[in-house]
Amino acid sequence: MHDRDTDGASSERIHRAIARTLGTAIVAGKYQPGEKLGGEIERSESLHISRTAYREAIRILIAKGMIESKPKAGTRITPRKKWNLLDPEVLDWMFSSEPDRKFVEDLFELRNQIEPAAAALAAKRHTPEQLAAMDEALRDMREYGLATTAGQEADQIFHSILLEATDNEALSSLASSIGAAVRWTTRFKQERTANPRSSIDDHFALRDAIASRDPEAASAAMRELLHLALEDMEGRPQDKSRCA
Amino acid sequence: MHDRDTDGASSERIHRAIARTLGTAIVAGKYQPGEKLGGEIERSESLHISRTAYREAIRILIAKGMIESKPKAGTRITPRKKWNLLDPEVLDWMFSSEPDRKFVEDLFELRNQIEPAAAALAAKRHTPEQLAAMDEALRDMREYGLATTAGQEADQIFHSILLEATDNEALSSLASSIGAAVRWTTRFKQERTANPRSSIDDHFALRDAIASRDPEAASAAMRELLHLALEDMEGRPQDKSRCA
DNA sequence: GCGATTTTATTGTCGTACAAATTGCCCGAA
DNA sequence: TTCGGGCAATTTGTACGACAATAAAATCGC
Repeated sequence: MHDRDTDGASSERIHRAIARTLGTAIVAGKYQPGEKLGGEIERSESLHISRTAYREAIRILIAKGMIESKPKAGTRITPRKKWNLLDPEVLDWMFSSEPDRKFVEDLFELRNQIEPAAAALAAKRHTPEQLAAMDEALRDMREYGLATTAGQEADQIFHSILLEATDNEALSSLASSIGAAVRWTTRFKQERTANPRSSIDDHFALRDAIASRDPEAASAAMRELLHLALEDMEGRPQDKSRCA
Repeated sequence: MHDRDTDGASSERIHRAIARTLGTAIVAGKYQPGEKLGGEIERSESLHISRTAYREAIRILIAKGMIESKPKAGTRITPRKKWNLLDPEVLDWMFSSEPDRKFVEDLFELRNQIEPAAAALAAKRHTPEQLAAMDEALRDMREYGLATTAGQEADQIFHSILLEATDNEALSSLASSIGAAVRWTTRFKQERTANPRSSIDDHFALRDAIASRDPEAASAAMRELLHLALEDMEGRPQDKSRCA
C-alpha cells in the first residue's frame, strides 16, 4: 500500500502519478464507493510525498467526480454514478487493466447510437482537410495493418476525425470515449480470432460515402462496420443475452 | 481582473471559486486558446490568494483538459478541441452566462441521437424503482409546471432517470450533459413563446410506453418529444439552415 | 552557422503553521 | 426521556517560504 513512486513513467509529475494510481485503484474496485480514505497527513506520509502533492492529486480526482471531501467529514469515494466515465483520463485508468466486459459492451452500445449518425453528419459537413486527414489515417491502417499498434492508432484517429467532421462539439467531445471502445473491440478481435477479417475495406467504403457527401450511404457503411465489430465481439465465446 | 472573492456563494472553497471563475472566463472566450496565463506567483498575488490555492484551482482546470502547464514554458489555454465539454462542471460554466446558440444546437443534436435509443433500452431494462422515480418526477412536473424552476428540475430528473434505466453506464454518464440541454431548450421555450405548449402530456406518453416495456413506442414517444422541442427552439426567430 | 553547454524563468515539491468548517458529543431544559 | 443548542475535536483548507526539477532560451565554442 505504500510504494514510493507508483511504477509508471519517471518524468510524470507526482500529483499526476498519484492521481493515476488512486484513480486506477478506484475504477478497479479496490475502494468501494462510500469508503473513507484516510486523513491527508496520514496518507501523504505513507506515500512518502508531501501533503501538497497529495492534495493536488485529490483535487484531480474530485474534478472527475470520483471522490469528495469536506472538513471533519473526511475524503470518500463517491457513488459510481457520479463518476465522469467518459473523461479521457478516467477511461485510460479504466482500460489500464483488463476492463469490465460489461463496460466495453456499454461503450459499444454508445458507439451504435453515435457513430452512424455522426457518419451521416460528417458526410454533409466535412471539410477537404478533414477528408485528407481521414485518407492519411486509412493509408496508415492499410500500411501497418490492424494487428499493429500503429495501425490500431490510425483506426482510432480515423474515427476521431470522423467525429470532428460532424462540426458538432458535443459529438466530437466523445472522440476519446469512442476511441477507447474502438481500441478494445479491435484488440478483442485480434486476440480471439485466428485470421480476423480486416475491416479496412469497410473503412474505405465508409470514406467514399463521406467523400461523395452521401449521408445515407455513410450511415449505412458505418452500421456495417459496427455490425462486423459486434459479430467479432460477441461472436463465439460469451453469452449473447444482449444482442438486438 | 483582481477582485478578491469572485462573487459566488460564500461557503465555496477558494480553489473551487477560482476554478469556476477562470473556467467560466475561458469558455466565454475571454482567454484565447494558446494564450499564456501569467506566472503562478504573480497571478495568485493579484487574486490575493495563496499560491497553493491557486495551484489547486489550476489542477482542476487541467483535469478538465482546459489548460496545461509545464516548467519554464508556463501555463496556457489548450485548444478548444481538447476540452471535456461534456464534463458537468464545464457545462455549468458554459451555461452560467448565455451560452453559444451553436453549442446548444450541438447538444440538441446529441440528444437526438442518444435519447430515442435510450428510451428504447429503458423500456426493456428499467427496474420498478426507476419507474417509480420517473412517476415521481412526472408528478412534480405536473404539480409545479414547466414555468417554474422546480418543474424544470423535475424534467431534468426524469430524463436522467431514463438514461439510468438503460442500465448502460456510458449512456447514463451523459445524463448531466443531456440535462443541460434539456434545461436550456425548456428555458428558450418559456422565454420565447407566450403560451408554450406543455410537453408534460408527451412525457406521460413516453412513461407509459416505457412502463409497458414497448421499445418502439418509447423510442417514438421520445422522438415526438424532441420534435416538439426542436420546433420550439428553431421555430420562429432564427435561421433554419440546420434542420433535418 | 551550428551544436553543446550554461543560464534562467517557471512550475513542481516540500514542511510547517494556522484558519475554517463541520461533525458529533455533551449538557441542559422541557 | 427526548429534544435542542452550544462546545470541542478532527479534518480539510489556506498561507507562506524555501528549494528542486525541468525545459526553454541564450550563450559559448567550434
